[in-house]
Amino acid sequence: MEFFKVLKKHKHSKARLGLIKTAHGNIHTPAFLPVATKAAIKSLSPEEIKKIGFEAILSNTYHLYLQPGSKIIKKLGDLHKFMNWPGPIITDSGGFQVFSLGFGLKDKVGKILNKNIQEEQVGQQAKLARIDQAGVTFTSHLDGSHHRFTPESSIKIQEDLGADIIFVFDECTSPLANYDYTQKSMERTHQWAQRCLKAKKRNKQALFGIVQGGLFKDLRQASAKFIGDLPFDGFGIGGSFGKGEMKKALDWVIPYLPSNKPRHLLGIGYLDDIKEAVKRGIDLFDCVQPTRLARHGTFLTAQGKFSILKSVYQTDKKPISKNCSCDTCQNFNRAYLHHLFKTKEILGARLATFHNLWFISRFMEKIRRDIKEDKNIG
RNA sequence: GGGCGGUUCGCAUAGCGGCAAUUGCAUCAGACUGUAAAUCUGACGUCUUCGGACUACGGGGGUUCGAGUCCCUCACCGCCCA
Repeated sequence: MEFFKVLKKHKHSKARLGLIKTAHGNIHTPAFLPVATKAAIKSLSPEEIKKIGFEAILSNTYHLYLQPGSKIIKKLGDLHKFMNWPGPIITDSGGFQVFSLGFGLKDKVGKILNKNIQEEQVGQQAKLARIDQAGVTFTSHLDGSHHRFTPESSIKIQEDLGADIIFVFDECTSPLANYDYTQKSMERTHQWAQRCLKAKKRNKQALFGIVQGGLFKDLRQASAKFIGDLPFDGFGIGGSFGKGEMKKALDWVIPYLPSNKPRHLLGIGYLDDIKEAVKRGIDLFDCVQPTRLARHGTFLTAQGKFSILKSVYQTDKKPISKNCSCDTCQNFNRAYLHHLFKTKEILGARLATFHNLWFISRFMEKIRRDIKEDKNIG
């Protein structure tokens, strides 16, 4: 069984229509995976996720290792059985937490540098992730206990969880990192990638390597070449790209990645970014954005995003989007959704999450159709 | 009629001689990209050349260098006793 197949190449860009085959089902690419960090797409059931049109989801090694524990999930079968999601699952390795609980927390930055935040990097809080050559020591955000992650242990946990696609343990490099640190971090991630390949025992799972290299062209290219030459089943592109510089980074990296293997742009998210990435040959995406925005009262629409919390919607009888066929837009108006968010009723978060995921699912569908029909993407 | 208690920036609260004055809610604005996020940040008397200026804790009067804070008095609102 061939793991990945390019079904069609787009005439006007490097986009491709693909098919990933896993033991738990197929993924038609380009695809967006909603994020179920702790074995749940926040507020929605697996049935609803399926109904929205998603074939696969992404879950997280670090969080599940801490709670309930990967051993417990293994004892209960695997992650699919545990959360009753029968379709394909990808697990992230904990590599993002190396950043988000480390430099990200200390410097109060996300993986994409917000231009407003650069000046105020004071960060009084203690780091919850300490990196050394051999691995990372985490301080649990839940109870302060210490936990050691290594490439080998991350792979072992991911094997216990039993996802269809797993990632190498890497360091998601901070956007504030300078050249020297980014290079050091990248080289360490490369060593870890080789250790992950060695550590992997199960054959049923596909293992993806991760390209780093930050905002630096030569590093990005070196990383893509190094990781691209290793016998991975697919590739993640991780780390920071800088605001508005993602396209450049993809242009540097993708020529070095084997075209017969899938490429996952880790943690990206925004609609424009997705379009541009697809055009450059990205097959897989995952992002918290649609679900998090939803919980914060922000709805995605073809006309842009807006917050339902604003008082102008208090008596607005229109649906979120008149062109949207999702259950939320078919059954509820803005006034009611405004009320649900004002009163903090959890139904609001549910309905918003359903809508935002529906929206992005239709968005990906359209992209696949555009590739198929050789229309311009976006 | 008598005895207490209260009246603070939309609402609710703190404040017991140095105060443009606490906290919560509400309001407004912003953020969110491999989820420490149903979260977080900021504004919230008026004006400002951003140094400050002015007006403010029910009304009036007083004590004091200085009063939301102490005293007197009036008004209104509670509770209790007749």
